[in-house]
Amino acid sequence: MSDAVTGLAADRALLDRTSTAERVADILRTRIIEGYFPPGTRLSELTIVKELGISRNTLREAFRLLTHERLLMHEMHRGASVRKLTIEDVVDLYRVRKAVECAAVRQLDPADHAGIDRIEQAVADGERAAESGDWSHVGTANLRYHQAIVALAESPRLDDLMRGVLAELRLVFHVMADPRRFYEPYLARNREIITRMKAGDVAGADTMLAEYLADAERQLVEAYASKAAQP
Amino acid sequence: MSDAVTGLAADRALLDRTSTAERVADILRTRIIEGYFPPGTRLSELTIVKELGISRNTLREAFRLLTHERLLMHEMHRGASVRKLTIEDVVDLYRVRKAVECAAVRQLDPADHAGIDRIEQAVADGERAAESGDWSHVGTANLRYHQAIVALAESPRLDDLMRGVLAELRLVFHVMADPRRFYEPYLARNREIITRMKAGDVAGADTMLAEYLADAERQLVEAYASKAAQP
DNA sequence: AGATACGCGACTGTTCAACAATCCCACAAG
DNA sequence: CTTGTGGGATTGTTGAACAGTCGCGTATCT
Repeated sequence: MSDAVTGLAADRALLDRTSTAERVADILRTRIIEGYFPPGTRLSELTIVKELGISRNTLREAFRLLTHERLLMHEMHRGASVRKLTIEDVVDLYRVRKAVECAAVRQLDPADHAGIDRIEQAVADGERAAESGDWSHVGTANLRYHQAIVALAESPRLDDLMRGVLAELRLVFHVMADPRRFYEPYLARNREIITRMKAGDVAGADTMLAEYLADAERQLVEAYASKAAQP
Repeated sequence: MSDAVTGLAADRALLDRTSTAERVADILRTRIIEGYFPPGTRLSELTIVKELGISRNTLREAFRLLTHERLLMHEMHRGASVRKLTIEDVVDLYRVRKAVECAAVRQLDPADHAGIDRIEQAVADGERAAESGDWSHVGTANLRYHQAIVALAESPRLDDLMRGVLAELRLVFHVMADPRRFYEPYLARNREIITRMKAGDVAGADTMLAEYLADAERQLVEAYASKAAQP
């Protein structure tokens, strides 16, 4: 009986159970992303080791995972701390987004209904969340929307890259004091972009997405600059 | 006296000594890239630990670094082995290259003489190496050429991504038995692309580069398929 | 004979404790 | 105000230990 017959190969990821370090990284990642550990916080090895009941080596492994995701910063003999993104980082992140997301849209195959459906589902989810006033949910739906756009390229490496980029951006989004004002205008634009894609207007979707990203970048940079002015 | 005055901040990287794990990773990376450890080779912890005189924990950290770079594959209770790239991997790598390199070219600022110079230098270096028949040198010059193209975007994250992509591709290039036949045709094309860029013909450079990448991909996939036919 | 079950050796996953190296901070001296 | 000089805390690295798992050869059964 081969994998092709049983179709079990896909469930393999559930089988190789994750290592302790990965689970620790999951815990820390959530804390960081949700703002429990604000940027700049130094993560003491001894403290966390005692609280989680794991060994230092395991924790250090988790640190390495998160450092590679650029959520932590690691300095020799100074330990790990939550990354503090600069304005240059924000600009760079949007450069990556423009390159990757637009490339994915530009090579869209109009026959890829599965891919387009995933995007539309994320858009609809965001709209529902907005109606019920759950702006945090709108935020995660928006991330899923952009992840789905990149998924159009069907490239595992670009998917990975995008996952990391969006995780980093979540560090940034905390500076937006009013999530509603930030996210609301993008709901209609998301809807319009997906409409163009379904109509086969790839070039139109491309330009709209590029403008969308430029606007979001400008807004974030402004919020960042005003925050830096009065720390 | 501030950093802005002394300009020493750039040399900081020389100061923070790299950790032992990173140096070990450097050693192994070179061996892997140069083909000393062919794809599929299992790297025994005990053997390497004894030969390099380091501890298992440190080596395992180095393994982790290389696994993140996708040069090693790690399986539970089976250890680390040199990645064996599949045809799907090659296709994916070229998808990434197309997205990133073309994006960098498309947003080229014709006034960025420093960036264009770096590219032209790599092209000239490759041409010189070709004249003296050093085809291995032609290969590394070619990699520097593409790295320089991505550098046009001035994005640290895209630079990083590209570095990893090119390292992976070196695993693949070993299947090309005749490096001359592989690299020679690209010399003229590299020269032509940089000429267009200098002339401000961004769109032309973009299309040429896209065709270049498509051709290289096709050639590699063919070589890969014929190798798989007679292992 | 062929398939299955068992057991052994080798290797990896994880943790712990110890020591060396480095950083941070307070304090003293010029 | 700047420049040494401690000591305490934290990190980097190592070696050893033990449990879990895999690969493979041997034995057993039908």
